[in-house]
Amino acid sequence: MLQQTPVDRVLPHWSTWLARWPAPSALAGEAPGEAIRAWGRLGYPRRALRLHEAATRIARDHADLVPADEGSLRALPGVGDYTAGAVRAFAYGQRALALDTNVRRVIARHDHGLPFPEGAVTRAESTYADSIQPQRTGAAWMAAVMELGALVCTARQPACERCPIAASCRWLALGRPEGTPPRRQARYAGSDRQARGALLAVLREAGGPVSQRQLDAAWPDARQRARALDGLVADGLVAPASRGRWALPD
DNA sequence: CAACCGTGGCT
DNA sequence: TAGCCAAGGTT
Repeated sequence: MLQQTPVDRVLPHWSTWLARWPAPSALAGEAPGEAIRAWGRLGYPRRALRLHEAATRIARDHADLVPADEGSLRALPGVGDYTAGAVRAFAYGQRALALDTNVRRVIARHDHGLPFPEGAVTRAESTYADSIQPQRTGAAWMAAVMELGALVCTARQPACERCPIAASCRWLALGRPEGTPPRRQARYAGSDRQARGALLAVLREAGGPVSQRQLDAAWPDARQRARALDGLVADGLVAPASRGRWALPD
């Protein structure tokens, strides 16, 4: 849930979700469509599908316990470098690297004097971050750096005046240089992503299968609508139902 | 590696 | 207001 989504927006969904599905097997016992529906408007609904699939595999292959080792975690759908590290560190207290956007920003500024991290995470960046993480820290260092990035060394208005490591920060010493931002996000208004969201919202809020006409009403442009629906079906987020209708997957 | 994949709050 | 940005992953 936390992937590319602010913590404050996740928390209520997280509470509701765990109350309903306290164990992986509980989630695995329901249709993936139920996970997509419960996901609501959190965004990136493929995460709901992957979480359902991950829960299914954890229930089946890991005795209903989220694995604690890197390889097993990375083998789960939707679990990449960051999530595997976050689970190892924050759920199991291991010394693991969870190189999220907050941690990357803190290191870019404090260690390299850069206003923000460059595009994608490189091997060199991971290697460096691992090299500065204390050996006998458990998860404490990781938690501290991430919180520092999330609460103090923020992207827009960093609070350097109350930063505990301001004295050694290269970026601050350089006068907080601006620099050109890396990649810009694609425009959302009128995008295929917005079209997909509109279609999926109809399916989510409907009790069962919906007609083509109901989908047609959700997005004006027919070409784009068809492309969005194709994509949703290809992703497994939507499935054809009987009598030419559409539904969330069973 | 770049592009794609949602949504909403904040400036 | 239009753009920025958020505990990323997959292709």
